Amino acid sequence: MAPRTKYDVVSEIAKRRGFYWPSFEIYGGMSGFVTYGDLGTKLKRNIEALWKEHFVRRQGFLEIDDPVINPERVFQASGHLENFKEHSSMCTKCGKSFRADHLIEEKTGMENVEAMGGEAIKSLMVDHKIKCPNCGGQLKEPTLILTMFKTEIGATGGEIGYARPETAQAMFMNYKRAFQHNREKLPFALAQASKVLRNEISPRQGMIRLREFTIMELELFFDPEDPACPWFSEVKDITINLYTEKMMENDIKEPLVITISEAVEKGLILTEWQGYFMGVSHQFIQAIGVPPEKQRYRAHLPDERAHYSLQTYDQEVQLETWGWIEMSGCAYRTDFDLKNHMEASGIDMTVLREDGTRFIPYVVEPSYGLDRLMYATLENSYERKNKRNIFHLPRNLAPYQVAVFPLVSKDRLPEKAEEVRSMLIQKGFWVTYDEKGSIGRRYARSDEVGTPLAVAIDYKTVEEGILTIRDRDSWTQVSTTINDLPSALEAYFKGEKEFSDLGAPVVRE
RNA sequence: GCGACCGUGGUCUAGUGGUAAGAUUUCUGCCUGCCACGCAGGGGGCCCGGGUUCGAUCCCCGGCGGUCGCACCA
Repeated sequence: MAPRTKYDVVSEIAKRRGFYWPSFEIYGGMSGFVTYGDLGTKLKRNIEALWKEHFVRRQGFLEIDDPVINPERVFQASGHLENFKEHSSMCTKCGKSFRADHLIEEKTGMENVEAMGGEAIKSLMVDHKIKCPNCGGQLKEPTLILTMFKTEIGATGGEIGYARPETAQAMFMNYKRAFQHNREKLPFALAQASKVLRNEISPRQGMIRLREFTIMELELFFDPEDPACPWFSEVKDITINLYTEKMMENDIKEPLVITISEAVEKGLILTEWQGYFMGVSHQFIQAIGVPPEKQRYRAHLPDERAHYSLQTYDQEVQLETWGWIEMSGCAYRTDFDLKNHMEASGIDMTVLREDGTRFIPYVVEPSYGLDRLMYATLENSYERKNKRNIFHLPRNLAPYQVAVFPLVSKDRLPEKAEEVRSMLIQKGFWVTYDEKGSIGRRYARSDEVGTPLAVAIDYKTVEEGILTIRDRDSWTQVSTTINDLPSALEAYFKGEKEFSDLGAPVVRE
C-alpha cells in the first residue's frame, strides 16, 4: 500500500471531523465535486472574508454577484466558445489521446494551428500522415471537447446557455453600470466571490481541481495613460520569489528574489497595478498561514497564457504532497474584454478624458481559487504532536473561536459552564461546548478542529468567578475572571492582545 | 478518456468460497480536581449490477468511485 501522504492525513481528519468530503457519497460519488461540512463552511467563509479585507474593504472597491448561467452570446463575445475547447485525438492502438493541434505543430513547425478550426485540423492530420507519438499507431479523427457545462435556458429549450468557467465576464458586462455607481471615476475595481463550473475531462488531486468551485476575483479598471497605483508605496518593499517569462524559457531553477518596486521598474512586471496586487497577495497568502519561502510567482509562457492575457503571473504555494500549486493568477487583460463586449453588444464602454479623448479602460485581474486556498490553509497549519492532530489555524480563520469545558461533569460545573457559554454567544463569539470525557480529551478534540482557545470552568469559577483560558498552540493556561473574559477575547481576536496578555499565568504541578 | 493498482462499521486497518476481526469513534451508566484516564454495557460494515457456484465480501464480467502514470487543466 502506498504511504499515506499529508493530503491523505488532512483529508481523513477533514472527513471525520466535518471540514469536507466527496459529494454524492450515497449515490456512489462523482469526482470533481466536494461538500463542505460545518467546519469547512465556516473556514471557507472566514478565508473569503479575509480576502475581502485585503482586496475590497481596504481600497473601497465595489462588489457584485452575477448569475452562474449565461446565454451563449456572452461566451461568443468573450472568446470562450472559441478558446475553451480543444481538438483531441485518441490512438486506436494504445488508447492515449493527444491534442491534435499540438501534434500538427510538432510535425510541421506551423504555429497557432488551433485557430484554424476543426475542418482544417482534420485534413492536416491526414495530409501529414500524423501517427501516435507514443506507439506509432493510427489516430482517430479529432473530436472537439468543450470544457464548459452546456444547458438550455427555458423549458422549451429556446436558447443555449453555459455555466460560466470564470467570473470575470460578469464584471465586464456590468462594468458600465458599476462605473456610474462609482461616479465615473477611474481607477476602480469590481470584485466577486462566487461559484464557477468547468467540465474538467479528468479531475484529480481532490480539492485542487474541482468541476464546481469558488473563485474570488476582481477586475481593476484604469486609464492606460494614467497607470499609477495610488497604494503602490504600501507594497513596494515587499520581497517576492519571481520566475519571469525569460527565466522560464531558459529553464532557470532559482527564483529571482526581488522587491515589487524593483520588478516593476525593470519591466519584469508590466504595470504598477499588477505589482500592487502581487504584493497584497503575498500578504494575504501569508495571513492564511503560508510563509514567504513557500510562495513564489511564476510567469505564464505565451502558449500557456489565456487568450485574453498579455502577461500572467501565477502565485504558487508549495504543498507537501504535490509540490508547487497555483493559488492565484494575476493577469494583465488590457482592453481585450471590454473591447469585445463593446463590439458584440454595440454598447459604448469608452471613458472621456478631460482633454476630450476617449479610451477603453485597461484591466488587471487577480483571481483566487478559494477551495485550494482552504486546503493550503489546513495543510500549512497541520501539526502532529504527541500523537495528536492540531490545526494551528490563524485565529481569524478558525471555524470556532472558543470552546467551553466544565472541568468535570458534576458539582454544578456544567451549569456554570453553560452560563459562560450563553454569555459568550450573546457577545457574538463562535462557541462550542463539551462536557463528555476527560478534560484532556476535550482539549485534544478542540485542537483537532483548530479552535484557538478553550475556557475551563472549575471549582474556583463557581466559588470566585475565576476561570482559565487554554492556548491551542502552546498548551499553556492563563486565568482571568468571568467578567473580564469577553473583553479579553475580543482583544485577542482583533489581534490587539496575545494569549499571554489575557490573564495571569497558571502553573500546574 | 486509456493503462496499472485499489474499494470491508463514522474513521483507520486485518481477513475469508460457508455473511467478518481489531483499534478508534459514537451512545448509556459509573468514574473523572487540567492534556486523547479507567471500568462495564450497547450500536454500527464487505461500492453497485450480472455471472460461475449448493453457497460470493472473496473468483469472472460490466458499472461507479479512488490513487498513480499518459493526456487535459483556457
